[in-house]
Amino acid sequence: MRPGVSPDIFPPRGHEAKRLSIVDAAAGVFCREGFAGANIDLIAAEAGVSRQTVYNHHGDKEKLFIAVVRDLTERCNTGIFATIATFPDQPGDLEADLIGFAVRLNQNCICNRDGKFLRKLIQTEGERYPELFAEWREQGPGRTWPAIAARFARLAYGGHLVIDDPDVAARQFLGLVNAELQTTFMLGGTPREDEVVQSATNGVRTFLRAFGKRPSAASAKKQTALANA
Amino acid sequence: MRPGVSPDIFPPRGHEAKRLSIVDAAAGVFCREGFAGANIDLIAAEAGVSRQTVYNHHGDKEKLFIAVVRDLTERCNTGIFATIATFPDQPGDLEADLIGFAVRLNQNCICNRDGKFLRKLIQTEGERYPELFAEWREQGPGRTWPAIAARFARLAYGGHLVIDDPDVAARQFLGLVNAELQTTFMLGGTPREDEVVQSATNGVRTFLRAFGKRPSAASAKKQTALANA
DNA sequence: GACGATTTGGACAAGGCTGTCTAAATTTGT
DNA sequence: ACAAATTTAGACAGCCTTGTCCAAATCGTC
Repeated sequence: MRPGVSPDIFPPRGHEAKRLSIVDAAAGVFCREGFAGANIDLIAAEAGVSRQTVYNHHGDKEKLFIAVVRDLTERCNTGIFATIATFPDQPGDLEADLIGFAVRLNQNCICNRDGKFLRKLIQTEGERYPELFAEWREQGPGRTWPAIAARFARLAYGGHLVIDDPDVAARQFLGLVNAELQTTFMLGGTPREDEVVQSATNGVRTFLRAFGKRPSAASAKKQTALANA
Repeated sequence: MRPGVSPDIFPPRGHEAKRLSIVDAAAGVFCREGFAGANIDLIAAEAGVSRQTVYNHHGDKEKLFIAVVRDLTERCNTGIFATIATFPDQPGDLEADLIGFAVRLNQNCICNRDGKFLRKLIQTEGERYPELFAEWREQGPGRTWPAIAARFARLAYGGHLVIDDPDVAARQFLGLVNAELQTTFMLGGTPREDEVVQSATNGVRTFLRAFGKRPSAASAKKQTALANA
């Protein structure tokens, strides 16, 4: 009550901890059961909290759902940007470096709990909350894709790759390294690590066959011709 | 009752027509609302049928859902195989032919009503009906992917492509030509035709850069064509 | 036109869920 | 240890949904 004492974050710590555990439990239940099928009692039970506490924190089911998506988007985004920071700028072995990057991206951002949940919620309820998922689109793909594209552009500028349109190359890179995981993703499964590595390896090899500097030292003029194109 | 009179298909025609319209309406509602949120009254209304008729035909909600998935799987599969039959075996302009194939595959099998619905139901309810979607997996990707791979193997055997593993190449082909449509698919949208063509064009160009015959000083006309690409 | 099968609309019970309210128990900061 | 805030358990009303039942209307065929 006294002025000047913890002006904003008044409810100390157990409060926020409970909020977190509620959002976490809700994410799991919304994913498993869908918005309509999600049961507040079940969410409360999985969060280790009474139902009333859920309502105290989040008001109603819809507000809780929105909080879940916001939280997941934010956490996934920070993960993705942290991983993009590990993109190989000064490649030693470009193939190995790109495979490593692709594997990190998958394991840290796409196949982990938050990534799986966010993807499923977008697919399942995306049409029901257009403005919420438009926000995700701006904050997610709208910012991460150009960031990855910029990294590829830099590799091309450094002479390590031959790229016409970096945006297209970035999207195709993601399509290639995930090409073998599509069915698993569709059914909501989590690919094993060796499957991720396999898909990334095949994808990067093809990517480099298309965009890598031609190793055919036979004719140097062909290289320059392709580089100009 | 007399022997030899319409032994199997006894219920004449309006019956089957109603069954169809119920399954169609149910597909739409299940997709929009999810299994839990789907309302039998709404399905009946959209089918132009009374609720009791829905129960007469399909017993209960779960059986109706299973019938929907079976129907969609079957229809999508026939569409996919029909499209695979148009794969270019004797390519004139390989790039144009592959782009055309990719666009047909998208428009006839992936972006059409059945394809969109089936994809969404798999993503949304796949985990709830493991054996049902295992069946889909065998009948769908399990049969169509090898069929496409065989077509690529044939092109490689004919000297039109340089492919190490046709299965990998087929999956990467699909990943590439759909690379630019991922976000739209995620949110349940339908890409415009020009977006499909654009993604297919970019994807096929990259695919051919990776798997196309190297313009190894063989024919000058091919070289210039690729240089322009 | 007549007959049997199908469809219809409406009523109905049983059950589940959301969101609110209360009073008691518990935690938190000082 | 105290006081305020938070959490809890339980009850509750209101609403919606599924699946069943039944009598009347309709359809399709002979």
